Amino acid sequence: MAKNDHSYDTLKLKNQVCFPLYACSKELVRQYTPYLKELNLTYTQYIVMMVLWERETVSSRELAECLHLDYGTLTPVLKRLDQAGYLTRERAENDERLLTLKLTEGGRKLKDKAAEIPSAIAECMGLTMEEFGVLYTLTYKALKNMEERQ
Amino acid sequence: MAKNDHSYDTLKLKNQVCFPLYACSKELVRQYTPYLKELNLTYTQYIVMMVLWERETVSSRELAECLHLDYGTLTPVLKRLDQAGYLTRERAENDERLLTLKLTEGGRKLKDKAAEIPSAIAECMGLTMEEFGVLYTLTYKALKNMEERQ
DNA sequence: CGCAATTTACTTGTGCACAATTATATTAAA
DNA sequence: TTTAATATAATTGTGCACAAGTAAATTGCG
Repeated sequence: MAKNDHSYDTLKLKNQVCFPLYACSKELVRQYTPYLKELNLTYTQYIVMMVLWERETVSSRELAECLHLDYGTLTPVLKRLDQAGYLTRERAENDERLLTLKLTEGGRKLKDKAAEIPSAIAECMGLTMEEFGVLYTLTYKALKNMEERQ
Repeated sequence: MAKNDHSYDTLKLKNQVCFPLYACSKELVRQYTPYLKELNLTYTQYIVMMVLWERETVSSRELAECLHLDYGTLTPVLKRLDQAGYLTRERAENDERLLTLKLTEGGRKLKDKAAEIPSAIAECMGLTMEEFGVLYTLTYKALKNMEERQ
């Protein structure tokens, strides 16, 4: 055997933190699905709407940055949300490159319907308040560390 | 306003644990990409190979279960790994429905090349050993709780 | 036994997700 | 001011990811 046993142990699925993180993230999106279906949204569309519910207006570039999504993903998502009547896409007057997104009345109405979702999802996960806090802190810490490597 | 301020606060991106989990998972897969490119694997293909490196043989059904993937995802992934020569797909003799996957010599060779990946990724995340442990425990706990709701 | 229910896997369709490329507008530098 | 560099966004191509529907083998019940 070329390597010692220890170096292979790290390749076992049960010794990897990456896998439960990946699986948990997918499972979470799956739990959202039935709730979001009532709003005719996917999870990705939902997080875009969350930004707009909070800010009313946002540039495409800022959105891409805060959601960690590139334009290859964002462009078609924004097109669908525009077609659904939840937001508008306009070019900035002073700079034709910039795309400005604005919440519409239709999009604003969704916010009421969505208000009960976070607590429902939290219940699905079944963690204590303290555990949620720890999970939040650690995922953001790892995210920040990985960002800095780009 | 139909709802009180508090119920809307939960809809803010920065108050959601789901979002950093989702973003962290994607960022992790992105960090894997350059390492896995040298092995000609995607992340999903990599976790399939991890199971085979550990077990040599596994049924398609068991694989789907332990990776939390359905056949719609798994079938094409397994086809590509078969074409790449990393595994074989055979029907079980006693039950023609069952698909048995077996690691090939070519697939086994990849294991050596992959041995250094876990520590490289761990370094990217920049967490302490203790933090890794906590993250592992919490994500598996949430995963288990969500599974039980199906 | 004969047939309904179940299990396993595949197929189809939709929507991310991202790398790589392209297009256009703006800014900066020579 | 012309041109090179940069910034913003769209496009293209590949590969997940999953719901819904289909197909075939097996099991179990009458």
